Amino acid sequence: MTNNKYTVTAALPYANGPLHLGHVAGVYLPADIFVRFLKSKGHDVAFVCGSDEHGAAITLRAKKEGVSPKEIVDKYHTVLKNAFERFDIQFDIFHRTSEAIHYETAQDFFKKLLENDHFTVQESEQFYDEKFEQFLADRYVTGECPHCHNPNAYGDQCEKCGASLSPTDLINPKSTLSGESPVLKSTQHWYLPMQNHEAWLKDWMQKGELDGQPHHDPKMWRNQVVGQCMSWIDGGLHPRAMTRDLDWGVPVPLEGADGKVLYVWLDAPIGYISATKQWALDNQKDWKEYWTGDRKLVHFIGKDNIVFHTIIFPIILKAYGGLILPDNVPASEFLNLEGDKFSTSRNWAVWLHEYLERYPEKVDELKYTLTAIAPESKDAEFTWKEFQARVNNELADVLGNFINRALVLTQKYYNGAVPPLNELTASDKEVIEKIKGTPDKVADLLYRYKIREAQAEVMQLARIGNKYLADNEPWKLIKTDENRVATIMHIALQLTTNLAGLLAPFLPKSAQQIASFLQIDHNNWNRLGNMNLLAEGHLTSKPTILFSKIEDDFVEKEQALLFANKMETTISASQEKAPIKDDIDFEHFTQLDLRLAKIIHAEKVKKADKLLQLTVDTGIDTRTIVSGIAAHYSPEEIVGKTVMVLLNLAPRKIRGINSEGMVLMAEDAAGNLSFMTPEKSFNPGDSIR
RNA sequence: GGCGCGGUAGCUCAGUUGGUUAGAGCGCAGGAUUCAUAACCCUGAGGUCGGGAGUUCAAAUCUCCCCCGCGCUACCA
Repeated sequence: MTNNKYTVTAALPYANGPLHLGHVAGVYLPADIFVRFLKSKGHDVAFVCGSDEHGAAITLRAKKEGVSPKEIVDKYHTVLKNAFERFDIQFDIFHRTSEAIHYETAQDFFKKLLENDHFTVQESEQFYDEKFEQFLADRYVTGECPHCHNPNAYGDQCEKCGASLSPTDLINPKSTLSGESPVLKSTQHWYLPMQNHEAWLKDWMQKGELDGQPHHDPKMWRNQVVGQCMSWIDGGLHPRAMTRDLDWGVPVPLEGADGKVLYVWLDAPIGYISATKQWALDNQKDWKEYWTGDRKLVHFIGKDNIVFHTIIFPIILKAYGGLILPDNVPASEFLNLEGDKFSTSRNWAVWLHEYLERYPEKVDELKYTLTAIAPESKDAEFTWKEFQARVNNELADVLGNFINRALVLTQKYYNGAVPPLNELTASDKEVIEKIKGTPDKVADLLYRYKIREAQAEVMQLARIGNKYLADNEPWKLIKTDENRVATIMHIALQLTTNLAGLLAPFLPKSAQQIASFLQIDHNNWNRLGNMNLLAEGHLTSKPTILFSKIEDDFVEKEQALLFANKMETTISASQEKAPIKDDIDFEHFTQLDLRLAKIIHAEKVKKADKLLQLTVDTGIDTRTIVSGIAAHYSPEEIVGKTVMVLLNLAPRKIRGINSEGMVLMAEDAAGNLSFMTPEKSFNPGDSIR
């Protein structure tokens, strides 16, 4: 392998909440393993991360909790930093985007891009709060969702139906600052015309060429990464606003741009660079060394961040000029939990900091399991049962047991001193070949970001060790052939030593423990594969148990905890009902023509997932109603039902079909729908009042 | 509906320049063993490679159609 230099980044976690196991398995742990490996191999590498501390979600939360945004980010920055430390994720620096050095860096990018003519300025109409005299970020506008009629939808997204919105889509919009209706007012923002960059992005992505020069091997990139990017590029890129009207963030460094900040694209990823700058200052290095020249830039991220790191940030880096572009972006898929997606709002999660509070001594157990099931190429699933199985069957039985028996036998036969290597048998040579071959094999997998497979390959060596002892049975030979036993134990100990080095990137604490049993320094990959890591006569110490077994009640306790959290959240969510609407008089009510109608025909609307086209008998006529219930009812099961309809709703074309009226549904907190059906067998056309 | 990614043993997953009886770990069954955390070691059972059609001497692998999961997107009075 060549001695490449690396700058490795892990996605900046948003300082608005803690981390769960999905984030860890997909991003931080693989990044940490990769970097520990690179360092042990002798590569020059910087590993940077930090908190992403800006954005409207934070200011909004601050407002809700009656504290300053700074207090929110201080709190979560500490939670995140502590969790990483206790989980033994070794960033060279865990920085934060609220630092002055980041402001300077991000503003420098803005100015440079402006100078180099990479922006266009566009005027647009945005909501403005007249009382507070400021433009409102999307999140600062709430109103009724035009789709699901959730009365508390945000201006960028309805959290109930998941629709992405624009503030102007909202029915009856309100400013969250004053509570009053905002007005539309013209504002200007700086846009990055991404469409100008399509040509070089395509070459870069597909051929791995930049400015006509080979840049990286596109075959090394994961399918989903290239696939998603090409899908975006082929769909045509558009200008993206790089600034926002908000008072929490990096100010746009221009006169007359008061109240405007750099948007996340020009803020968060530049945090990688400002973090590098701070680290360089702290360690008497030159930050430019890490962002220019012959060096590989690698971004570890989750799949939700792909286009961000493969299109937008590279455009910014290239537009700035002279900076390196990512050599690879090993984006992970998602991790599920016990049969369901991780969900912050439903509190369906295992939070890293909470796990560490409960089991501070089980760090490597979690690392091992998360790596073993890492969602590298498809979504994966974490269950406590699997955790138990991995720890018990693999860490304890295979790895821990092998280390223990090798060292215990050495204690028994040689008081811990490494015996000499005598004449070799075929079996010995075979094992020695495996020991020699494994480090390169593992290294090759790691260079290709196949971290899960690399860890499995390391475990394979422990299995080989177990087999070697079982096949050669030194406990029998000790009575007849002491020379032979010496050789066997010598080899078993060299294997153990190699194992410590191979494990170091994956299970640093355990590797350190094994090294301390062996009384050696284990952290140099380039020495691995050799049979001379331990000198004859070197004294090893008595081992302790490396991994204790996980009992069934541990699993039951954790599962129960999950379900209890979920239950609690569901209850508190169901208590958060929409407020009662303003009074209306009886006159208004009577204007609604509510009746029973019988569904006599139903079919799916083509090219629409959620729509059913219903033919109903209203008692007066037969009419067509299009209803968004396809996700809840199949056409077959609803024919014949008598349901509640609103007949005099103005007709409207939906997907080209004229819909005359509306079927009324009850909806629960989880969004499940139910027809309103009479409890007695009444007839179509019967009135509702 | 469109685009992207995925669908291989009960479970978690390997497996593309198309080529001998499709692999690993766990789980399961049987055996052997006792140095070791009742661990380890050996053997075995178990697969329509999502379904169908096609190209080919040969398809998990290439083409087309369909089904399912995930993400983005459209539709949602």
